[in-house]
Amino acid sequence: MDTRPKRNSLTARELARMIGVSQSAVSRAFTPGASIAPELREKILQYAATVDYQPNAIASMLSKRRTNIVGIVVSEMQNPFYPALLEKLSQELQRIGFQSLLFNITAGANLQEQLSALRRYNVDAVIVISATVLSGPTLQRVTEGRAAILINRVVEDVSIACVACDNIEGGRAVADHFYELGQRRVAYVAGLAHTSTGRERRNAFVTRVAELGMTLTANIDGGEYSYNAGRRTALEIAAGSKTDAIFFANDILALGGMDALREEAGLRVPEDISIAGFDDIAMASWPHYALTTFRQPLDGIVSETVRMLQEGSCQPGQTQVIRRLSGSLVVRESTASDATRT
Amino acid sequence: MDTRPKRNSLTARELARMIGVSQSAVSRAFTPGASIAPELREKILQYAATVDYQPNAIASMLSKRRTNIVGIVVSEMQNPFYPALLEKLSQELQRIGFQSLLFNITAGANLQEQLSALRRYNVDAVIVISATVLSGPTLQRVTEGRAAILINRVVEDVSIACVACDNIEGGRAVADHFYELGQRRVAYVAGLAHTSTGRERRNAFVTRVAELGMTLTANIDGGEYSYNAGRRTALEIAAGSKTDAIFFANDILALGGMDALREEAGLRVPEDISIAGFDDIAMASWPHYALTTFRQPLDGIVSETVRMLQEGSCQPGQTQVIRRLSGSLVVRESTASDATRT
DNA sequence: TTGAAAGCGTTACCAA
DNA sequence: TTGGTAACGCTTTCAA
Repeated sequence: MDTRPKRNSLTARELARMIGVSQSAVSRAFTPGASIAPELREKILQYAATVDYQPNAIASMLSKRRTNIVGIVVSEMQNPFYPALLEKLSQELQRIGFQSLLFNITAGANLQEQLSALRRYNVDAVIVISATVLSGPTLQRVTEGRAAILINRVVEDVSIACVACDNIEGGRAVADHFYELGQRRVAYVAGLAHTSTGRERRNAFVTRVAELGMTLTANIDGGEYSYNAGRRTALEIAAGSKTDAIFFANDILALGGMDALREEAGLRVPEDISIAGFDDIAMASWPHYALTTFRQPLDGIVSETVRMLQEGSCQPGQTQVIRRLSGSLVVRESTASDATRT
Repeated sequence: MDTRPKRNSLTARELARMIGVSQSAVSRAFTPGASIAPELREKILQYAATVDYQPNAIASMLSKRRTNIVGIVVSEMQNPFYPALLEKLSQELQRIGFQSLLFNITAGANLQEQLSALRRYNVDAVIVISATVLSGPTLQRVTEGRAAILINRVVEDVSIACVACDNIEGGRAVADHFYELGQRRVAYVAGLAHTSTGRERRNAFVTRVAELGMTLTANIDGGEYSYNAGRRTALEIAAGSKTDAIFFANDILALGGMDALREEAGLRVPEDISIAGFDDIAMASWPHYALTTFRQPLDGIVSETVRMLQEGSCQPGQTQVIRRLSGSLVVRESTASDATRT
């Protein structure tokens, strides 16, 4: 028995028969730039509109061997930075005629199976916005022979196009900012220290701190990019040697750290201690936090990604492109100069 | 000239030739339950694994007239509740072999075009988790003749399956909670008062407040579900007649309200005023907020949605199914009894 | 259980 | 510019 669902929509052939033209003509009418007389196209499109015909995208995909779908590999949806990125990205992709097929991966378990789906669906490109889950070799397998872009993370050993914020610039900017405020005893809190993003931010900060002759009172790893990791590490630092300012590897950490310092350690921010983060998520601008942070150029990241996709510089076989985008330090009230301290 | 990208993967026909079986056999080997000798299947699958063959999902879609793709219509990604929902949903869909194709709609502009893409892609079902953007008629057009589920919102005039939290229960629970704490002068803050969700929460709360003989000191509409709307409305209430407790229509509003009351109105929460929200997003449990809130049964919503999808109770032509899921009041420290007030 | 062959609804070639 | 036709890579019938 044929278990296939009955078709409920018109085909090009049926439409053609109704109008009295060839099926090819219908196809051409819907293909921008196809060689067809304007009047014929108009006639077909008009008729199509009245009977509500739309070309079947699946058939088109099979024939054209293009899907106009990009697979988006995500995993850290708890950090508001990623939903914000995903939203912008999918919107821009839609604008140029692509839809986003979500691959929500979780560590362990059936990761392999989830990724093999990525192959079967024949997406035109893969965009990985999951910073942590995919190991190098896995990333390699996922993206080889396929257009692929890695966002917010840079790998050298896998040949994949990367678009990321200039973390070095960010780390330095925060160190400079602390210095200008007169803070001399500063600390760094990583999220996942082994990620490329984490390493870069830390190295840049630590290096600049040394260059400026400041003292690094702590340099610890929260173990994850979470609010609670921020709390825990902040309290650890507060219990240690006197620290004037803390740079957290991302905003979520910083928010947790701020709350803990204020409410559990009894410190005032910024009077007793300055706090800076990284990303500039929406919550950083909430008055309660007013977090000084290094803003990731979200729009730039998205538009650069889309541009690469269109230009094909992320196609397999191309030499690896690594795009570093400049961010900007957003100074709010969580940092202040020594002078304001009472 | 053929502008089609060259194929880079093996086809079933090629694989069949290599093994010396028919192409149908290959197809059957990959079809669970197909009538094929176990040994033959094993042989084929094994060989396929060595040469890294995977069936082309696009061709399969065309032939089977099923895509195993669900279209997910989203729009409010700023509210953390939605990314959390989207994440769980896409994960569960993946578990049963479906991928999620994102349709990120924004009000106005080319809404029509974005939605027509939804038709062309022939998704097996549409899940709408955008509470606000789609008007009734638009929703109608998007979902007619197609399996569809509306999450977190209930409409009566459009025949579409709905899965939502029991907002009535939630509104009443908060009123009861305030009452038990001894609060008698209470206020309500809506996000978008005209949404089904907003109406239900408000009506239930207001009705219960009247039943219990409490005083409704304010009943205002923030105009949107945002942190700033929460701040603004909270200050408005603080400036009005004495209020013991405020119920905000969702958590984001409540967080903004709490911060404004504490930091701008100089009130203590909960000592001077109790605050409750709705959803139970991750931030509600942050110690700084410790927000009492009515928790949406996220897991239940997702599993019920997936169940409907599998059972087909969301197919067109079915009588409309409306599933109301029970939530639970999570009491934290943003609400307290009068007795604790100093 | 197996293989051959006819679709699925397009696109792109080839003549006209 | 047009129409006819062969792909595209599968699934499912139909005979064997």
